Amino acid sequence: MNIETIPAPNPFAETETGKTPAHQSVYENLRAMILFGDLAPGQAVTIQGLVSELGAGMTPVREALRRLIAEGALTHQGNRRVCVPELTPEGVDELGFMRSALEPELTGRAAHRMTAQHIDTLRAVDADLNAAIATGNIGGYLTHNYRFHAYIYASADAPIMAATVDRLWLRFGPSLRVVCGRFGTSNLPDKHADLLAALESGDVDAARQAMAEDVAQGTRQIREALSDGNGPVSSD
Amino acid sequence: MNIETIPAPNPFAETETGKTPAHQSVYENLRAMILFGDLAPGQAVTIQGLVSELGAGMTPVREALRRLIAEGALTHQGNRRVCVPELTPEGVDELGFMRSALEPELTGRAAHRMTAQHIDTLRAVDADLNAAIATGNIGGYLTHNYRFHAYIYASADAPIMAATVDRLWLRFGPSLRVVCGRFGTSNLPDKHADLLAALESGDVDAARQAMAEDVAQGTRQIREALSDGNGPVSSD
DNA sequence: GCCGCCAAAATATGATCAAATTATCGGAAG
DNA sequence: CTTCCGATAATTTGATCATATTTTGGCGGC
Repeated sequence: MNIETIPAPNPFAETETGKTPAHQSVYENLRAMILFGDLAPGQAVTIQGLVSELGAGMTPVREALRRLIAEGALTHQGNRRVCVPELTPEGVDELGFMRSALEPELTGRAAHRMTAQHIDTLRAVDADLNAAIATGNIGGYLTHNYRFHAYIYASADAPIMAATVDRLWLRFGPSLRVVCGRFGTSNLPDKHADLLAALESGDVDAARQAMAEDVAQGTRQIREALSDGNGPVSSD
Repeated sequence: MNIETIPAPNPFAETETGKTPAHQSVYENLRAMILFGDLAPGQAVTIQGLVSELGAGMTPVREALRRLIAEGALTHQGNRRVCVPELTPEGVDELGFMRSALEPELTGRAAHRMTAQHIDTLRAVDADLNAAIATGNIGGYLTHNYRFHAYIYASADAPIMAATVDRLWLRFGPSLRVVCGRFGTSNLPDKHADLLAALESGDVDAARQAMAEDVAQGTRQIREALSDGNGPVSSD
């Protein structure tokens, strides 16, 4: 799962020894598992379970958990239980509103700055994405779809907004997996072609518009999947 | 004012669910210090310094730091240094955009739900705020201004959005203190009267508008204070 | 069915190791 | 002789771990 191609500010890649702290790798591991649906909504997460599963010490695991809880990727379920949050219809609403407000803006800013080379990279990511869709590879779809968006937002030169949006994706992730598991990869939202065309022709407003539609489609899909099932998505 | 829980043998409430873990109180402490400007932008924060200063253990301090870093209230400045982030003009721009996008929406949602009693509480907070402004009490201004906004957002029944906005305030906080220290409390933004009136009359759109203006004023004030000084606000 | 014990899990502590910044000292150049 | 620069040592700080302590939830006895 190499998503390190995203040109994001990495404050931990300073030491030339190439060693990342244990808490950092635990965090990245867990984060990817949540973001790409390896952990189902509602699933409980225990410290000691992770200690034995990841072979890490207790303190790093604690810190990674604390961080993910702060980001909303995990929730403190009352007593001392930690679990992946289940997305309610109201939650989808909030996330959808915020995504619609922020992601087109980030896209517009990115459109101003992206060079032809950047767009080529993005097109490659989109090719991976389409391949995953064609083969029904859900994990690949989630990964590459995230990479596609993350790459754009990282190009917007707006780190605070990008980090904020990233956290919203962390909340969508687990449910996206469930939705895909229910409906397959057949009619997934894909305004990416429009978006790429707009970026290439330098049409900032069209890029914004395409992203807005992509976000709206994705939000609608999750909302429908939720109202289709019984209440909040569950791991069944 | 808080009565400490005396570690005495209590046969009835041996499992008092109201006690806060050490990492939690450390977190709240630090958070308040950042939010209300007790820590200046750029100021370094060390784990061991906090351990000795707050009298807490190392692990709770670590977890609180990790949490605050995840929330953007602190930043990992390169190698192993943690400090309060300095707000750049670009940062103000991002924060201003997001606040303008989210806070009016939260206000609108709150306006639908607030009862007369809620509005009374809010009015009391605003009175405290005005008193602080009148006496030039900067700490009081920051505290009550935050309380005013936080109360509204907590009433909006949109926890994810409220948490997101809260993080934006965490980033504004340290610089607000600096701005006030520079300009005093003379002409601070105050669309609160308009806002209260709109809430009372049930005019949702007017409430949104008032909040939008309040946010815009606050953002502009910080932006001007930054461009007035030399570059990012610094403590030294 | 209720109360109290037990085990498991989380919280918290302090020690220990590693890394980095800082301080100091020595040498070379002006 | 003074000053500046670089290298090395020392101190400070962060990361990790093993372990003690507390709490929770379950289980068995009454």
